[in-house]
Amino acid sequence: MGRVTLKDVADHVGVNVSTASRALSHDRNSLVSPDTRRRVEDAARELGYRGNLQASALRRGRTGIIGVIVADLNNPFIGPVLRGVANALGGRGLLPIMTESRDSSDELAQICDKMLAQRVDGIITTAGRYGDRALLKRVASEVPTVLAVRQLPGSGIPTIGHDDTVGGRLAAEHLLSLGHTRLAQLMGPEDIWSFEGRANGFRRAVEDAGAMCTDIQAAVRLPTSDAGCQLAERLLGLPGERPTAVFAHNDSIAIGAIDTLRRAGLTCPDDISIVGFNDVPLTDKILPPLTTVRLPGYELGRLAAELVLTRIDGNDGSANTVMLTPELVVRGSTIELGT
Amino acid sequence: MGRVTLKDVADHVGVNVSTASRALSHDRNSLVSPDTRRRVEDAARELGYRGNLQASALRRGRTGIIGVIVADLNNPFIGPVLRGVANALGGRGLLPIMTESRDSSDELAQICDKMLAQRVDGIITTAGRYGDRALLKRVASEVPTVLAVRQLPGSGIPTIGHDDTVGGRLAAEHLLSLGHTRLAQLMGPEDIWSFEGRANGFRRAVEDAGAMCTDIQAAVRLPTSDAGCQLAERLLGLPGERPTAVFAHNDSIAIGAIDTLRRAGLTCPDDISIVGFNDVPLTDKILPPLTTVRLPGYELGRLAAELVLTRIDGNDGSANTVMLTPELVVRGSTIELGT
DNA sequence: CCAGGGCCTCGAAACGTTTCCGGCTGTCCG
DNA sequence: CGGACAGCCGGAAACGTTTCGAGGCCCTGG
Repeated sequence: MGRVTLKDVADHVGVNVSTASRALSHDRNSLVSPDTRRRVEDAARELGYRGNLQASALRRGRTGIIGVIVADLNNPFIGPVLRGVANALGGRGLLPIMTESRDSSDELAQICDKMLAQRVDGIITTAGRYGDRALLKRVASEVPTVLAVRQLPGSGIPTIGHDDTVGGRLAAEHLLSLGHTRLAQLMGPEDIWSFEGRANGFRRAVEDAGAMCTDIQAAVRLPTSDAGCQLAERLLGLPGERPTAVFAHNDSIAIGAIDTLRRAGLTCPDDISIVGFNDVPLTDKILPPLTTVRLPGYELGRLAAELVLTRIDGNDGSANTVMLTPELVVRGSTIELGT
Repeated sequence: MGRVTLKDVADHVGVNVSTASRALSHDRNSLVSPDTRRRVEDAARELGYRGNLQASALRRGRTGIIGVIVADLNNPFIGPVLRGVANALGGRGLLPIMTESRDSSDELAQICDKMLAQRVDGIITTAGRYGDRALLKRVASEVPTVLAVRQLPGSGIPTIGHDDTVGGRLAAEHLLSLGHTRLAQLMGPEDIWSFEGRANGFRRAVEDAGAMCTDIQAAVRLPTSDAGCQLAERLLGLPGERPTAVFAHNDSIAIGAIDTLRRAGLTCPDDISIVGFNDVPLTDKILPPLTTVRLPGYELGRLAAELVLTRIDGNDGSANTVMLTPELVVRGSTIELGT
């Protein structure tokens, strides 16, 4: 087993354990003579010494572990975000502890407890509903915390976000420019800033242009393709003339909606134009290729990791909140009205 | 900060720290009188005591952390697997540390080092290429390790896998039963058991039936949709009559291939039938809905977590290797020849 | 020749738990 | 009435590091 301890290598060299500790430390090894340092390093390699980070953490008060909480691991958008986090942390020698809250407040609370007990150095969470604000504020008061992807306005917690209002507006302007005047949006779950922002940006832009905006909701917890199916059903059941263009609050919803609409005999984009959100992998490869609002997932994750690191280092002065701007990607799922 | 320590609550109750420890421990609290136990619990709650798992780990030699290594976080198949792992661990109070090796042996080695230094209680890895066998065997000798998804034949490491040979055969039999006689397979990266198994199962079944099987390879590291595009290009460049049916080694490859074939004027399934592998989310919603070989990702993850837990508990006697059987899901991307 | 510094090293005290060991109280039985 | 025994608790030693204070040595300058 990895039983070889620092004392073993110190004894092997004939030196005190404190000296061995300094010799192997990357920042304090100038306090030791080059000769002993080399001898200690050799002995460590020879004996197969592996520092015990638990003991080190106990003494130094730093574990080198960052807690990462995501709402739903099935959401394809989360992959790039996690990669960004993991790679940024790995570059600094830290490791992420990762769990999924399934967007449940109870689970979130339990996870936070466990992570605090593990004495993580910081927490990155993408799982913040409005109802979790108090919990997350409490957590943030105990350990450096940053919100990623989802914002929690008024919480005062540092955030790496993106401008959902602009995103919604981009979608609206695109559809309006194609001549659509009866529009609808397939809404994501409530109590989450991302979807509220998208909804507001979209509705406002549509109404400012004098067009019609119908909000379609369904009682779903997670914004998955199944939710998209349900929302599309409701769209089909709408009284009056059917909207000719739809803004889905994310790509999964869009894909689910396109599918049920197709089953009902409506083809996208000929009968109905659809814009998604996120630009997750594979959306460009499907039929029709999805017009969507792109979010830099990897970058979001990377920046969140870097922000939590600077908070840990105590640089409170640096920017607390970064807002990335979304970008419209036009593909085949939207088409000019009447063509 | 979470500065309140066990000594604080012990002092608050007027009891020794060892007694407080016993009172709060879930298995040893029978050694303390019900009265003091309740008083300690109250004090702990009142003071907001949070056990320091670092210190506990140091003393007990168990950290409660399991290392999880995945090859590629972008692979949509990995989401369900991670969910299975996380949920199974969470039920037992453990937490997963998660990182991505990007299928690089160097990164894998570094990650293993870091995890061993963190003294994880066990490791679950889906990132085993043939070239990593020696490394993983060394790791497995230091800490309970299980392979998930990807097997490493001859390594002797406990494994939760699935029968890729059968999976390949299922794909072949399906296509053969539709009357196809010129078949091809779009191969995943080399040096990985999953893809080799699929390839062998497919080729063997095809050739046993007297049909033609063309293996198409490309120099790609990861089995992504981009790889699917490249492989489809090669398929198009093939001399002689074009295959009428294709087995893609996973769904991403299939989707990439369908897309490039479409750009080249070939539609699936009319001109060419395609079978995928994994049945990742959304494959049933796209056009055409993908015929694929389903793998129980969540179950794989869950079983892997449970296996590593029994190994940690020292039950060497239990089954070392579990092999789940894949299942063919027929959808719209395959069609009878000549219709 | 001596005082004063650098340099290097050592010893010991932490960090917050868990666990072993032993001692105290009270009860029950011979 | 005395001893055994169970139940409960306190003291202290670990777990493996890091860090603080102090001391030994050698070299230099006055």
